Amino acid sequence: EDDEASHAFGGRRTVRNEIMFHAGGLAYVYFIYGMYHCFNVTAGKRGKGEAVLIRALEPIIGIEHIKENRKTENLRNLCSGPGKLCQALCITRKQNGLDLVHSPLRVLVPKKQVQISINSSTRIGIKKASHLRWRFFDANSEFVSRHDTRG
DNA sequence: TGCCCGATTGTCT
DNA sequence: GACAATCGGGCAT
Repeated sequence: EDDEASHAFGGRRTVRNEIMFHAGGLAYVYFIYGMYHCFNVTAGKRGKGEAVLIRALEPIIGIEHIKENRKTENLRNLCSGPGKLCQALCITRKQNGLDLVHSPLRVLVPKKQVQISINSSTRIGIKKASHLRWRFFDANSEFVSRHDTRG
């Protein structure tokens, strides 16, 4: 609610962003540019509008299905963007509000601990609050989304 | 009811 | 690096 670039900025509650005000751990999916979807994970406590956009994924399993959905064979181009990963996993507004712990669409914690170095940069595709370095990514991954020219 | 623009992407120059 | 594609939400009228 404190982020000017957020749909929930100022605590503005609407039909679309309703899920952002629910408890953390839910899917918030919205339609953008008339042809893509963006997948977010709600993160705040109930009553506070908060969510994090998932910008990229490293495809591990189901790669053949994903290639079919994305109409490309290039591994690096399968899930390296918010619109791309939704296309890859068939995420649409139908999945809006799903519980990411119990539903078929879920976020899993790896059994084995992995050591990664997390970097941050300015965010991509937004005009408001563009100085905030709130884009976080694995510095060594080759599957991150498009880089910001400003670094 | 109308209008502007959006955490994009693929394609063309 | 620029731009079209494409449509619904949010706010102004």
